[in-house]
Amino acid sequence: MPPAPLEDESGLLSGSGLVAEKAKRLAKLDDMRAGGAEPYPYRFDRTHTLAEVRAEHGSLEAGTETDARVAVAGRMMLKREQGKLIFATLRDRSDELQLFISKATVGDDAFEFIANLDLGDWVGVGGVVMATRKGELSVKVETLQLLSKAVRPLPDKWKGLTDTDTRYRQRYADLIVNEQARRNFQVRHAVISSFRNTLSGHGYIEVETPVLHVEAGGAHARPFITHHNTLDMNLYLRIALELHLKRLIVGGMERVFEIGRIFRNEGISTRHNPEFTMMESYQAFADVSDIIALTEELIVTAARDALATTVVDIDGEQVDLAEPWRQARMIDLVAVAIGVEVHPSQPVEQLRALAAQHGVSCAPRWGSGKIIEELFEATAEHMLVRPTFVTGHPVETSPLARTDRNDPFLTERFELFVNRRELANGYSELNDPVEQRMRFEDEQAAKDAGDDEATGVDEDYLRALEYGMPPTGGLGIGMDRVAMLLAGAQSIKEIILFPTLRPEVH
RNA sequence: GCGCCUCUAGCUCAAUGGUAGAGCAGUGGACUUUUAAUCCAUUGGUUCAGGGUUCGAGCCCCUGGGGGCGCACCA
Repeated sequence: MPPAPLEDESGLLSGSGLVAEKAKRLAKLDDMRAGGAEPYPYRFDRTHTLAEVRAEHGSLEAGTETDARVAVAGRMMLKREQGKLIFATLRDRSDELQLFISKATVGDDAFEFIANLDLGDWVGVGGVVMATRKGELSVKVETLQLLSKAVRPLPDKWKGLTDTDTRYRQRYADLIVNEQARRNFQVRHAVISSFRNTLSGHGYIEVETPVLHVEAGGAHARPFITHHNTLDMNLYLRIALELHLKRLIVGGMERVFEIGRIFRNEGISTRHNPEFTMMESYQAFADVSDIIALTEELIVTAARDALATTVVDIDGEQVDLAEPWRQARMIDLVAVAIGVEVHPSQPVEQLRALAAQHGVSCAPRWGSGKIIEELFEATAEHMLVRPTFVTGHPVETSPLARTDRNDPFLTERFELFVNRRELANGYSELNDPVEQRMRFEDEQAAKDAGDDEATGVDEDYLRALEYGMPPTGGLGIGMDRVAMLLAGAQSIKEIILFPTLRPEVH
């Protein structure tokens, strides 16, 4: 029995446009149910992914048919009707494969049903593997079952979505039609997986620490504030993982890492999303030099794992990440950039004058170290395209880092820059509770003076340090930015599945 | 927050201030080897919203909204 003609009570079914299109597809569902079929079955047993079919039969000669019976499932992306034959393109996560549907094989009713399917419908198929006369590997369909209906039409089958707003808001649609988006998130997964493997191989264990903090410390950023009802107190969403992980080093866990979401109440740009993913690791008995080596290993290994190459395109330049990465002190980079030696031991007036010469405006409370860092950002940072470890940050801007063993004004710290972007930050950890208290008090003073990104004194963290933290090297890596680098993404929104957007207006 | 750009059919895009169009998708038809199938026919519009100028506004002006880019912010 051919399906009964669709009724058109509202007049919608004769029209076009989204409303009519949805009405037509919903009517097909009603029609199926009226015929006793379930358009949303509970499960489907497949024997092969599409990639597995291709792997087993990819070399099949044109015009041959096997007796290999397979069950595959996926979304129907394209349909080419040719009289008593239909060719359809099926896609699952692994691959795409052609379906070959012959009226003579499936029978008149099933053929009519298949011809009535819409692009975007999920189907489960049973059939045999064959290759068409043109040599296209296909499944010759014997049975076909609708697994779920696409009531809403897919975007343009060839051009996909181009409007970035729609792509980010409707990431589900973006993933259906844009190969590049699917690839970006595979790269992201491979990077995170690779990091876990590398760290595990070095004896690190993965931990989870609180997202809700009483004190938002470990970085210099404005936090999000939330409220706990039962405790009747404000809490902060974490801006870093650092202070809890180092408590675990005090506890003797020796090597820990966490990959977690952190939240900073700052601007949104192609490089910033309010919530993003940070990997932080801490290793007892290590110092900054060990951590620099680890950073390089993590990222180079991730490139191999995600891309099967260490060569990446950075701003149009082919860069082999496997080549050793440059190291340079911040003060030396500034000196080269402005032609004048700088050091945080210099009087603040002198540095203030230099800053003015280079268009850097200084807040009154800034000391020499902070001004040098601002000078670095204004004059040197933009030149760091190839991977560069910038080292020796001033003590003033590094309240959790250990003082350089050879220079009391600098710290044993580095930031990794690639393509002008900061990707990682690490240091020999400050483990002297007395000195840490003084650094915190400096921060508190800045906070009291109106710096809303400064943190206060974390007494519990100081108590932990008083129990004794071994010498420790720590690292933080922005996972989104590593994923951007390896995926070649120009915006952080391209590697965050659901980036922060204003609510949609209707 | 500031500046520049942008918003037209479900999707991708056109349209000197003068009747809003095309391709894809959809609908009807032909076709047993297609590959973004092809061919014939055809439906589909609050031009982001609201004002204004004009005989006449998708287009010009103002206000508002979404988005993009840049700046600022982001140790």
